[in-house]
Amino acid sequence: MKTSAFHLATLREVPADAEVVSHQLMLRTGMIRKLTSGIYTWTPLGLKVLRRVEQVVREEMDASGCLELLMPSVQPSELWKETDRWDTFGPLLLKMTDRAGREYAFGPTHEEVITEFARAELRSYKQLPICFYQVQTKFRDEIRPRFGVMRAREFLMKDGYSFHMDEADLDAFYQVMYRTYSRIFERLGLTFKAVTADSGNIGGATSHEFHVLADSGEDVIAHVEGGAYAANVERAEALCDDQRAAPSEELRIVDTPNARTIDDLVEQFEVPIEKTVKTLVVEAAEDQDFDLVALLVRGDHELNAVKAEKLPQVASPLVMADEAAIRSAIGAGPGSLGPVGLPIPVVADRTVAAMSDFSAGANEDGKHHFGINWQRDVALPDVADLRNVRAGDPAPDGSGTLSLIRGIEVGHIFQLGTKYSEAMNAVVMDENGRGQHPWMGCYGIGVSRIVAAAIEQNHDDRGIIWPEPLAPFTVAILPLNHQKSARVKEFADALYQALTSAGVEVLMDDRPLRPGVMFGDVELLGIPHTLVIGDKGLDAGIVEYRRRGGEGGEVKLDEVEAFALKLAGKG
RNA sequence: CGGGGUGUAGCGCAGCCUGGUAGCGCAACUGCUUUGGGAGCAGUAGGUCGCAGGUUCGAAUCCUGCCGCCCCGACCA
Repeated sequence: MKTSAFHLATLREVPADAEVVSHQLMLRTGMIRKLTSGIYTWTPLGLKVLRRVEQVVREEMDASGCLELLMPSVQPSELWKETDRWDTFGPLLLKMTDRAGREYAFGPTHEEVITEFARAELRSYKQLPICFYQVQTKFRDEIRPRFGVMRAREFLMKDGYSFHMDEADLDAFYQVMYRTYSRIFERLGLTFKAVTADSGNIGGATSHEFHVLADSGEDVIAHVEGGAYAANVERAEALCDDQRAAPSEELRIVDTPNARTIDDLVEQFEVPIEKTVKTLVVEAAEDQDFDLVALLVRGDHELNAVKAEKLPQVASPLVMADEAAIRSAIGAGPGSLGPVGLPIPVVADRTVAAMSDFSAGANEDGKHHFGINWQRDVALPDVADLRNVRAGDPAPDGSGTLSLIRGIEVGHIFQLGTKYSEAMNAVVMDENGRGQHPWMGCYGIGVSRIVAAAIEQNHDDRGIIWPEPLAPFTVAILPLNHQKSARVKEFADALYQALTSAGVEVLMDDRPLRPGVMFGDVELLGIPHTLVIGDKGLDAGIVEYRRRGGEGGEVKLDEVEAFALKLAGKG
């Protein structure tokens, strides 16, 4: 491709509404243009990268025996009502109405459609196992789209769905998909990590997320370096020592008029923070016969909302109680709460349950208890894992200590079980002629998000540094001053012809621009290999080679073609 | 949805407070010069000042309403 025939639309200035570097670079390179909030056009340049991701995904899915199909993005409400998700999926579901008043959703995911397809197509155990996938535009009406294509409302996703006669077969195939996903991210040249995950509202039990590691990632992953354990902090656990020391202090009540927070308490009364307990009051689930629940975590620990929401007593989504509600139920403000004499149900974090001689609010404004001990002073309440793990905590499998890293979720695989096949009554005949609900797995990859994630992981202050498998062009040819120098033009044209006809993706900058502009654009675009052709080099019998993000060199004129073919893997 | 901000040329911004009919940089177009790190000179083109009302002799500027977009919180590939 010659730049004169391409739509190259690079920007020197950073658009004001781009926060993260991938969004900035995608706009500056001209890969995407925003149409409206969370909705983007992929330009010819951006589409080249997107297609590269798709290509790798397709090849690996196909290699694992999956079959590509294409389902509609517009889906009738009836299907969603069968699984109840028409009402429960929430505001992310974009609903619309046709001229006859029929309701539809623009598909945010395709469990309903694939299950409808399966119940019509799959009759016999002989057809199973089978896995269908598609690469398709999804729409989720995100409450707050941001970071460009990273959290867009409209996005491109690969979603796959497998069907099995029993759980063991699903589990075996799930392992195949796990390996397939690992291969995909390896081939894309990305540094990634697979972690055990929360399955969210898709449903199902076992689930793993695949994260591209980047400091700007929205997710936090707890893992053991070099070890086996890795989990999203949403569900990561730490090993908990449940041995409780015997009481050694008397329970006493102390005036603490100026201590409204744990930090105040620690500072003013010289108690170790590990000997304090925070009492957080949240709203109870609707089906409970009480309104509020108190959750206890150690003073230096943080409540994990995902874990808390899973408690049957607690409302989901988690809502912190407001001060007025707390006062009317307990008679004290949020800064003075504690387990002793608390008139509402209590759930303690495992760590808290193992504490002794600790301090907490006395449920009376301006007073705290010190020297609290379970059983002696107050009955041990329900116990659960409620806190976020921290760096340095022991891993639950005993394989070492946890460290925290940030990642961008680009893939998620689930074992759905029979949730959808039962809800929609998909049935296949087993060997005995009996109808069975097939076991399902579901496997997603955020294709468009991967493009942004790859940039987050691979850039410098000059622009993108594409992993070679993702690069829109493999080789750039910069014929300096070609508009004046016939021999530069001639040499460059010949090289361009040779590489192009060998199937190399070449971008030749044939614009009559100054060298600085050409260099700047090639670096911004992140093209892995650049060949600089100029009069100076031709005089010296060489072409300059530059490797984006690496070491360059000089190549003799008569070796340039072979050199470039080798770089592009066509040698 | 709650809180905050913002809307002026393709992009980045000034002008608004204190009303007088719109400007700067980059990008674009033409010509000449320049040519190994984002050139110089000369010229050209481009704006319903988000939309609708209102106040006023006169509104980008003041008032009211609406809309878009961005940021902070809950969701997710």
